[in-house]
Amino acid sequence: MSLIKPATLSDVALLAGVSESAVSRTFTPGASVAPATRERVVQAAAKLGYRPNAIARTLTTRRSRIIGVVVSYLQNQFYPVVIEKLSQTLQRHGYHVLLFVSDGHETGQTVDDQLMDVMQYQVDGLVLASVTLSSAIAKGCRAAGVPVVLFNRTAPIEGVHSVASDNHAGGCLAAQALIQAGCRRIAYLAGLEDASTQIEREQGFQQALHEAGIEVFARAVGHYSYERACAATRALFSGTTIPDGIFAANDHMALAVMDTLRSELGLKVPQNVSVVGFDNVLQSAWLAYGLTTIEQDAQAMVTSTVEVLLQAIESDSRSASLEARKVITPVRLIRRSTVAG
Amino acid sequence: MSLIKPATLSDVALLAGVSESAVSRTFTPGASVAPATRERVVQAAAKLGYRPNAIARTLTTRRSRIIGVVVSYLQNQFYPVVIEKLSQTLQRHGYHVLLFVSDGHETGQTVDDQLMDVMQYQVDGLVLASVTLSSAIAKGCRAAGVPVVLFNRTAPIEGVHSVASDNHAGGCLAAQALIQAGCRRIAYLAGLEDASTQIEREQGFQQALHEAGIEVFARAVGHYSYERACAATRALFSGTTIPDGIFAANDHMALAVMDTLRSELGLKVPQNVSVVGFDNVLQSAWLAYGLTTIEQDAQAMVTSTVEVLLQAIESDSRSASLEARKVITPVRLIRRSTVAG
DNA sequence: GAATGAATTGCAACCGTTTGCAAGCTCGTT
DNA sequence: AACGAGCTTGCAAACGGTTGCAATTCATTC
Repeated sequence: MSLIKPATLSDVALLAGVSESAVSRTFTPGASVAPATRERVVQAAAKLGYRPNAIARTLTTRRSRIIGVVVSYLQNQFYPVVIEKLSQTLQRHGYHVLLFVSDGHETGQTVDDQLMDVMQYQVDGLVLASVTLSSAIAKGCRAAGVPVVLFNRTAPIEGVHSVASDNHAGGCLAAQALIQAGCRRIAYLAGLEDASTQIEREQGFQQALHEAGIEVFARAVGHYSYERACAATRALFSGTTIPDGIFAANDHMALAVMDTLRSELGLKVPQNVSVVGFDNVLQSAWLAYGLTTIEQDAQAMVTSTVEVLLQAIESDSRSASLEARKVITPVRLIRRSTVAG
Repeated sequence: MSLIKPATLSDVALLAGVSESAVSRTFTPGASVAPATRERVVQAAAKLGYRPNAIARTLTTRRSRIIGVVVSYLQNQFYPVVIEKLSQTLQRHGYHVLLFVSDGHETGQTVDDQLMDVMQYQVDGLVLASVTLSSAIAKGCRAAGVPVVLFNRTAPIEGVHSVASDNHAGGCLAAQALIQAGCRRIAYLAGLEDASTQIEREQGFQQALHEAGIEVFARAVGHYSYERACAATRALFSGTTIPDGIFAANDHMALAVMDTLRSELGLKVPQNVSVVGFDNVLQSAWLAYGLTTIEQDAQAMVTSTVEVLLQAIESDSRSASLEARKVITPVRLIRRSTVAG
């Protein structure tokens, strides 16, 4: 079959008997076109099946309406859901998502390299979910006028926005829930040591315990991974006196904890051990788990992200680059059935 | 702070004291440039931090190196993993992913509308995962010379490639596993009725049962959703004689079945009921489940998808649009602990 | 030392849009 | 009838690259 070259602006102009400008203006909301002209253009466009070429448009307007989204760690259900919401919300504002899954190491490329890659596509903005960026790159983006927002992560880099939930408060809530349930030998299962989520959650947790006059009974690191969380759980529960409560830095690990406790160690949740997670991923609500957890409001986070992004895009077209915003969304405790009492 | 306009081709040319062509050729592998010239260009480019503008390049070459990926149903862990692999594999070939999450209804836009949207970005190809497309759109893509490959789905549309696993064989394997375990009252939990995966898996399943002289004991529909699968399970097990084996059309539902069986109905797996799923998602291997299932080789499917895509892109630049390819990847039974025996 | 040919280079057109500017038009006003 | 205001319209120059073609360079060969 023949390859039909898609109709262009000038094809339409020719058929409608007007200039290319007229056609262009017809498809530009708010431009000045006489109703009669517009009508003829629309007719011609319809007949030719004309669709504006977004690439060509980008070249002149310097606005691609593309947002680069970099993400890793898709095993954690939290992120697929975020991507879904992000994509939909952006779409609703006429933007599209150029996705980068940075598995970190596999390709040999660092996140920085990948980012430079994305930048070549003239993205209007960048969302980095669960990915740290070097401040060198951040500076590069800033210089190029591309707003960056860190999602579910913070970093003290000048000019980059961030949206995260109140991890500190969440840590406190978790501690309180366990204390209130009567737990006294409380363990903490850490995520990736240098992740801001990990650090903040642990701080909040420690602080609340401390205020209650309790010290952390044991601590292990699960790197936000299922397998490593299982291993960490085994370690935590290998002694003669075992914890009676545990807070995992996210649900993904909390589920691993529960699985290990029940399937391998023959312990009951919450009769023998209480468990609290963080995120409130879909699975936490599944019948097998019923995990008590700290909810991050993914929708609110996404909404804020998009808002920050769009505002930044708007504003630096007027070259008034404003202060970096740092949005913190509230969290709340979702009580299910993994905490005693 | 000042917005620095990124360096362009002509900036580099100026600094290096050569023509724009020379610069362009320096960045085009295989073009003819004298080593000395290349050297000077590279130096100049480095000094200016020059990066070719992918958008401008697309305009002239008519190749965006962007692949549109449309997906829905991210709750099912199978798809996030696929997206991850797809993105990485394409990246390795110098392509990028423009992602569309079609939640179906939320935005009011149909998949068709969204697709037309993507097309404006001059994507070089389209991957539709778990999404059906109208043959009207398919024709449009074909006319525009944009290859389309259906992922994990087939459809009898002319010119549309597809990559799926051997669902029929998988259905047979599932049946055989249950029969061999001694099950005689075997139920089937269907997915979305009109999905090709659902239809083929059921056919294979039915056929194998039939050949063994067994009829399906009961059938319910779970729409590939956790909640609806739970409800369906309740229905299936509400009678006085209950199934002793069940095949769910995917793991996502199989997990729901197990949860309902154990947490709500007080039944043991596999002592009271054997369960088989389909996909082999990560969670199936979790300690809480240990689900026996039919594995779809996601990596193989992705590899094939990319291969088909790239070949199609290559070939229709020579306007020799070849026959639509239909790749079927093998499946295999993963024995864990949810089937008796 | 001139002819040959390969390798390198620059010119200029083009890809499909947008947009500032100036010209043309229509009308109401004086 | 002349004038100006306000719309509408087309021209032409961008936007940042690529590429066919012709011109140039330069080493080789006879």
